[in-house]
Amino acid sequence: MFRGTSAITLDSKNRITVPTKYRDELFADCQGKMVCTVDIQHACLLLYPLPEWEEIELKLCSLSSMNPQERLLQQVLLGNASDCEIDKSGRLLINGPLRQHANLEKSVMLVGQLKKFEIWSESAWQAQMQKGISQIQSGEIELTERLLDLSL
Amino acid sequence: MFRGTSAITLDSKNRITVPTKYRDELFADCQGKMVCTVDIQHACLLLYPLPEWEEIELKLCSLSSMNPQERLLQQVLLGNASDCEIDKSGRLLINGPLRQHANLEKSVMLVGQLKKFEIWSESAWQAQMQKGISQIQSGEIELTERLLDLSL
DNA sequence: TATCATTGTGGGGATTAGTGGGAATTAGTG
DNA sequence: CACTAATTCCCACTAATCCCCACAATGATA
Repeated sequence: MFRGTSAITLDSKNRITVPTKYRDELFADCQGKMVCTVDIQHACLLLYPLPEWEEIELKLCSLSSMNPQERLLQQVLLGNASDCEIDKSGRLLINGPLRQHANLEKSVMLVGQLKKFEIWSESAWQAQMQKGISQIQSGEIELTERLLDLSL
Repeated sequence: MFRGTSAITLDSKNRITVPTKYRDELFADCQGKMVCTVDIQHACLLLYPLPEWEEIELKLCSLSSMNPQERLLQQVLLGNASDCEIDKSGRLLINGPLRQHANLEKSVMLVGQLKKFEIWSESAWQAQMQKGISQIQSGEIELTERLLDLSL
């Protein structure tokens, strides 16, 4: 399970360094084989260990290609999915279309979200956190049963 | 179970010393492995022994990432969650984003709250206590059934 | 009041992690 | 098959982290 945010840089060769604290787990999960695709709600990317991604692929596969909305989802997610393997110095390459989708510049945030990571530009991530905290504090969040069950 | 407030300092290397009275229990619970994240209602931090945190993570995991509000909560809580291990001299490191969220300066309060700790800047903690006591005394607190059941 | 033990604080120095970029290798293109 | 571009490997530099020891403050003991 991945958690926490790491500030990292996208270097001139469009690589990011995976923080060492995750490397052992990633190697055990998937020998460093990962899949990166776009997020459909935000300008960020999603990075999955290959086995996790394959489960998602199965679900996508079962959607109907006759239903325009479901087909669109397949196109966006699968079409952007890119195999990324962690290289021998613990870095992985982010290709052009993905970088563009998330507006990645030099400063990037790698955010652990349990079974996957999110990759944000630093500024977009800051904005997202601001928004999150203020929405929660102002009570704009509708408390579903699931949320009420959370005791922190 | 943790209780009581300790005044401690955040040193120049952004470490806080865990008071010795908690160390044995913490070592028994989690070998000093802890997780620190932001509180979503106040400018303070929450510090959990790893096993406690993992229970919360399980609940967060079951939220839907397609529901924007639930996802936002995941992002805020998980994204800020940082593994902190108590080092050999009984200290733990508080990273930048967390320090910022709680406005931590040199004087810090570590507040035992049963299964977790809260970490406050000294001034914010004083203010919170003031506010708490006066609200309760002036009867601004709505007495829910659960509260009425409390006999002190 | 002197002595000792314990706890919290500060900081030097070794170690490790992250970054940048040269050079070798591979893949794509005509 | 050669040329160019992209990717990967590798090494060097810098910055952050961790380990360790020393000192100061406190409180207990004689």
